[in-house]
This record gives sequence, C-alpha cells and structure tokens, in this order.
Amino acid sequence: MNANIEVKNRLLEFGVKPSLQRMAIMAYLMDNLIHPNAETIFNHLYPLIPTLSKTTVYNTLKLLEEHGAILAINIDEKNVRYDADISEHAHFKCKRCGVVYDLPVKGIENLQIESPENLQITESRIYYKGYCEKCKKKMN
Amino acid sequence: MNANIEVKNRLLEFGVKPSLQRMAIMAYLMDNLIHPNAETIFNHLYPLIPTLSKTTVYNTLKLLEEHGAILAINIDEKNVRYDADISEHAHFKCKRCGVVYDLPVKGIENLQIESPENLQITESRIYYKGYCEKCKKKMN
DNA sequence: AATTAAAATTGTAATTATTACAAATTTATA
DNA sequence: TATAAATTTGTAATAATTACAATTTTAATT
Repeated sequence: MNANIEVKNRLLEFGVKPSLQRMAIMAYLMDNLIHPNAETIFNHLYPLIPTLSKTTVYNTLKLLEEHGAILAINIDEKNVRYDADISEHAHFKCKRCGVVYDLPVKGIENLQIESPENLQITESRIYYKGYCEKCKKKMN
Repeated sequence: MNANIEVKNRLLEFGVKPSLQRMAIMAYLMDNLIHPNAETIFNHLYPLIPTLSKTTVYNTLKLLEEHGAILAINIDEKNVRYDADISEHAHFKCKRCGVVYDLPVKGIENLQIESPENLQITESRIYYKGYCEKCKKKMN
C-alpha cells in the first residue's frame, strides 16, 4: 500500500490541495491500477468515509484529471475509467467481460504527428478492443 | 456526392441489408467525414425522411458499426462520433471548440502489441486531445 | 480564541445520451 | 393474397454525469 506521504506528494506535485477525501481517492487509485470508474471508487471508499458523497468523487476525479495527477480513460462507452499511472501506455478492453488492461505496446514513442495545423497536443491515448484469452475460450 | 450504388455496395459488402434509412445514414456518413454524432445525423436526415426516428438512427449506427461498415469514435466523453472512413487513422479533438479532426500520424503501422496473453484484437484507436490553432489564438 | 471569509463537501434534482420494448409498418415468402 | 420475418417507430426507462444551493470544514484576520 502506498504510504500516505506518497499520496500527498502526488497531490501537491500537481497543485491539488490535500484533503481527506482527495487523499482517499488518490490513494485508492494508486493502490488499485484496475481502471475503476467513479461508482467503483465510491463503493469502496464509502464504508471508510461514511460522509462521502458521490458528487465529491466525481468532482475530485475531474479535479485530479485537470491537474494531470491521473488519467481519464475513455475506452468504455458507458463510463469513464481512471488511472493513477500517468505514463504513456496503451489500454485494452475485452468486449465480452469488460475488463480493462494495460497493454505493453512497442513503438509508441516513435509515433509522429504530421498535422498541417499548429496543434497544441495535451494528451494522447491508444486503445485496443477485442476479446481476452478467457472470453475467447468461453465463446468457442 | 457518393453515388447511390457505392453506398449500397458498402452496406452489402459488410452484410447489411440496404433499406431507405440505412442507405441515407450510410450516405450521410460517406459524404460528411466530420465525425457526426447520432443527433447531428438525425437532424440532417429528418427533413429528408420525415418519418425517421431517432431510435432508428441509433439502431442503424450500432448495426453498421457491429458489421464493420463504419467506425465508432469514442474521443468525446459526451457522445459517440461516427466515421465512414474505416482505414486505420488517428483522431484529434479540440478541448475548447470540440471539433474532431483526422490526424495524419506516422508510425501507426509499426506499433506492436506485446501482450503475454493471447488476445484477439478487433479494433484499435489513437486519440489526441488539445487545442486547435484557432482556439490557441483565442485563448492567448 | 473568536469572527469572518474562502474552500471543500454534500444531497438532491436536473440533464442527456442511449437503450428497452412493444406496437406499427414494411418487406419477403409461401 | 396470406403469412411470416424484418425493420422502423414512439415512448418510456436507464444510468452516468453535472448543476446548484446548502452545509461543513478549513484558513485568515482581528
């Protein structure tokens, strides 16, 4: 489990003032790299912080994302997933069981944008979808 | 404007039985590579097909996507965009004005998945977000 | 320490994209 | 032409997210 100080440092590093709720959400994401959505985060933290509101979870996730402290992963049409691993990496989603993995992909660092326009890129995402090994078998 | 026969062929090629509504939606997407959402498509076609239902637009877009005749672009958290260009290409979304472009990116074909698991990949997407030239200026 | 102001959290209601579903219509088949 | 199958339609339901006002907590000032 991530030490409290590391969680706090992540917030401070990205200019987010630490509070009980923000620390709890950040800690959960750092300890659980399973790309949870807001609901999952709330369900896990609610027993620990009985006053916690779902709105706070949504607000905080948005705040953390805007400050660059976490990534919003839009691989699922249904809801936004979040990731404390902010390094450039690809994601995979199984269309049958819905699980979202990190996917090691070679060559990402060589991608080169060739836009005629002078764009200011702030984020990039690489998403793959398909079927995981388990589901492939089940489908036969 | 795409000839009727080309639209029909696209549907047949992907095993979708052509109907008036399906042809109209497919034609609109082939003629308007602006990554429209269901609402935009409906608003454009409704005057031409006064009996058209929004549900049909949603149903048809899902059908076309499942058959591989179009791409669903999940770059926008709000709603799904659709693209008749089914070749592998990257997309850019401006976080200020919301426009979604195609983005020429070099090196996509060299990306190599290195999963320990035997995944069956059915689709891949590359998304960039940031600010377009116009919006960059406006923000100064 | 008490007072005031600012920031954060909370709860409820609203919004909105999408889907479920059953009825109606159209198309294909016998 | 009658019947079955497929498609379309309209309405209602679902569910993720946001708006917003009230409350609570934290920080700043006296």
